[in-house]
Amino acid sequence: MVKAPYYDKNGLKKGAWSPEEDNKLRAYVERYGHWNWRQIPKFSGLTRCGKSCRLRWMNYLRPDVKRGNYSKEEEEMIIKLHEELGNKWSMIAAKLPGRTDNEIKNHWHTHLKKHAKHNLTRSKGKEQLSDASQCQRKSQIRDSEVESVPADSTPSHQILESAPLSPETRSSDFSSMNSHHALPSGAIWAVDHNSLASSGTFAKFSGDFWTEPFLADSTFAQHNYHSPSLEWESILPYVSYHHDGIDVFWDLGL
DNA sequence: AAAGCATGCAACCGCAAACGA
DNA sequence: ATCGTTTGCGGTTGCATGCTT
Repeated sequence: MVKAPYYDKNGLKKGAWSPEEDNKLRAYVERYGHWNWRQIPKFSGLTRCGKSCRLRWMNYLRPDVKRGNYSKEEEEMIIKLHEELGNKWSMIAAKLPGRTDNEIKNHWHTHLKKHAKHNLTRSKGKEQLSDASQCQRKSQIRDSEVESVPADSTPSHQILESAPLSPETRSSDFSSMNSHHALPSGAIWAVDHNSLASSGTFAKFSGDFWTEPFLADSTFAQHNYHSPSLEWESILPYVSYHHDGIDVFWDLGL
């Protein structure tokens, strides 16, 4: 199903992601946000390129990603939007909460394109039993099998993955936090402790995680997470100050 | 039962837009 | 205005799985 893992000439890992890599990336982004995808592999202990990390997070690890079968409504929406927008998958995805552009694109090519094509030939006149329609019937049989599953029958693991972060507090919103607070020039990012505290997002972390080494997180230790001995201070060469419930960080360029 | 084929989907690649210095 | 860096997008690929012959 997925590409076998391998290392390219630069020593960067490619191909399928392991659960350990997922954990590392999820742990890092959930705690610190994706302030710079290029740097994230370095700080999170991954031997992946930033682009690969971003893709993995966006399409798979993000807590608000809805996985599983598409509802009739969603499929109709995709077909309708594709008629209007063409292959603007990101725009289509924006209208379908929880669905990623990649997923929609895949779904279009594997299911809906045939349906759309089929509808087109039907509208032209007599239905002909083409290879395409036979193909479609096969997929319809399959689809009807999966559609018998309730639309909201989210796999339990998804619920667990989604639980730690509410949509309002998901890590991608760290960037929006920045824009909500006027930062002094030179400040590269800021975190609102008040929001974090009220969200309960990080309640599971013991103590004050801003003073704890990221990778020594007990949450992941209990999953046999192997912790490289990196300290918070050593992985982020920034100076910070705390003001009005907000931590502001400066890059010291160390 | 086994070989070949078709399908679905995660991940990669290249390009362009956005942004900051 | 220009250049370098980062991010986002869309097309494509590769492979595991299921199906057919």
